[in-house]
Amino acid sequence: MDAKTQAKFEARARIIKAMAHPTRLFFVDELSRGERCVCELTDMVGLDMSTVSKHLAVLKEAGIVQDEKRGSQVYYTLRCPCVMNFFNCVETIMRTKVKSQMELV
Amino acid sequence: MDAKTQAKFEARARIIKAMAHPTRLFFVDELSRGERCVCELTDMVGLDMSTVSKHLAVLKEAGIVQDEKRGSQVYYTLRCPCVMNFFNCVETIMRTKVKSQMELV
DNA sequence: AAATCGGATGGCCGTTTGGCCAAGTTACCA
DNA sequence: TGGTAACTTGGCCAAACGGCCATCCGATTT
Repeated sequence: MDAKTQAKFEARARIIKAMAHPTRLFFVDELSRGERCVCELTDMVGLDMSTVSKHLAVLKEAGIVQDEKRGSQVYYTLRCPCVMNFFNCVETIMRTKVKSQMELV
Repeated sequence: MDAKTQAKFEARARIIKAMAHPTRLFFVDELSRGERCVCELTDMVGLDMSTVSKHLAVLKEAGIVQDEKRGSQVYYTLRCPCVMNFFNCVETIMRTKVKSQMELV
């Protein structure tokens, strides 16, 4: 594998990696229904706000969300709704796996 | 967030996490063009075979690939071609990001 | 001006990840 | 039957991750 190919897959992996966490996945799902500020998301997941802020920074770094400061709050929005396609695919994989496990019984 | 919702996102994250690595992403891409045995994949990436084997185990655990032993070789195949949809979406995110970065110049 | 609220950042710390090496297993070949 | 090729597994170790706390910053309130 040449350096160029490797760089390509590293770039892809960075984006996928940004979603590879239950909390961040929840945020993406939640943001697909509209903008949310940090304190709203913090209330939903029950983690420390600093932790939530860092998770959002990861999603932002990856280009998945964007933020907008209004007053003293920061609102996050999905930058690319196509992200939701991930879920469809993931669900398919999950169902396929369950199905083949059932066949073994 | 109740326990059930959390479990749902953890299950999704496990699958996405399995793809959140450049080498494993390369394998998925490669397997989308047909079955490959471990030694073929090992040659392509230039890592230790034990490392490759572990990466494949991660993909298998997640239900993304399946293996079949034939003779002394083990062949891996994609279990769910829809995985390739990930790439389309990832590319879109990358392009969107680059585009908005260019607007800043 | 002081206190408070919403967020971001730095530090700490236990856990996970990803690489290699070494060793074990199974199939094929001489 | 002994040897080698193809994998897998366990161990080890440095690096990355994900949580909390403490702290800092900027906007709002009092």
